[in-house]
Amino acid sequence: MSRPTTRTAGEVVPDPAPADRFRHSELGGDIPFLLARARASTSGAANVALEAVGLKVRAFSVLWLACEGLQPSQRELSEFLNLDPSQIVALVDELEGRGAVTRQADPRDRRQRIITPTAAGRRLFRKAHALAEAADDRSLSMLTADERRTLGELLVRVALPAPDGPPGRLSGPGG
Amino acid sequence: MSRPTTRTAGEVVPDPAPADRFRHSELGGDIPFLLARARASTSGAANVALEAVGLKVRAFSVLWLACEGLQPSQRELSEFLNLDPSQIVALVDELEGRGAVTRQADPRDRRQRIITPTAAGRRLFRKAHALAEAADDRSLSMLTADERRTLGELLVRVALPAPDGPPGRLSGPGG
DNA sequence: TATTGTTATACTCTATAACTATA
DNA sequence: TATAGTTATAGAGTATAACAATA
Repeated sequence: MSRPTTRTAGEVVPDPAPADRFRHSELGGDIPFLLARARASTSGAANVALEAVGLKVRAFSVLWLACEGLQPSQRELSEFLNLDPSQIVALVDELEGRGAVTRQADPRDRRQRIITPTAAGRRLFRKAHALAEAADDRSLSMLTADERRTLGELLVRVALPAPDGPPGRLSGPGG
Repeated sequence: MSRPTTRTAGEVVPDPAPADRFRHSELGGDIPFLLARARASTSGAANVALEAVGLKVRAFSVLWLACEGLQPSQRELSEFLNLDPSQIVALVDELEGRGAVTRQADPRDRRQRIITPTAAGRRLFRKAHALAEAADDRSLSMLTADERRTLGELLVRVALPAPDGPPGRLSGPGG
């Protein structure tokens, strides 16, 4: 076979060059479809890169937010990372088990657990971040720096709509 | 709670307005992260819209490609939709069971099964396509038509790289 | 010998519900 | 009464391996 599909731990890294007749199909211009493929290839590549430090993108994202000094609670992580609260529990358990983060009761509301990185967690994050960044550069190598910035700006508007913008009809009574 | 999270059949439609301190985090500018969130919200909204015709985005995509007259084989569907061949079997079984498509052995290579829509399948697709398009319009309502076009063009480059572009280092020896 | 589709199976990811402790 | 986190469990999604038919 001329174009092998590389299989990884948990995810398929898609064949990079589908047949032309499909590339130019109408579906091939559909934004949700393109988002799904782009997500699969970028997250897949990042997962492969992060294997070197025993992380996957989900745990890495939790560690990332903890390392930004935002003192996130698990509930906040759940909302921002779009993961169920019970998944956050498992992810934090994993990171805590590795000595990368600790849970600390928020003094102002002791129900909330603030996730704080340890020194080892910060070192792990720096290493993981470098690996992920290199993987991103490869995944997005077909874009110029300007195009990549534009893509980021447009995606932010779609993925993280402003709190007070137009009513943002993503969820609601029709939901 | 002031901002309820709407839960749907199979997927969470994310809270549209995360706290500002997270929106402006470094993670909040990471393209794979944004792709993951954008995919979740657009596919989630499309899934909700397609419930009205008893489809989900994956089966809908198979039907879409079949209805474009491309005579896709299951192998081709698998590659383009980035789904395992065994998943395509299940999806085609479902559509065939509903009378929306048929499998026909390719006369030139009888191992391959070409997926062809029935008349009912075409009617189903038209209805589903209208529903999905309306959902997309809502999901992307924060972009102008120009911005949406730009987003599509950039995503195509990332998600469907040209067969003969730069070596496209998505898979390879470093995999 | 290799490939397409198929089946069976296992694994990962995600969602649901019930519980606790705090508020 | 309501919310954060936890646990157990179930369900959807995805991957792996073995097989039949065809090349």
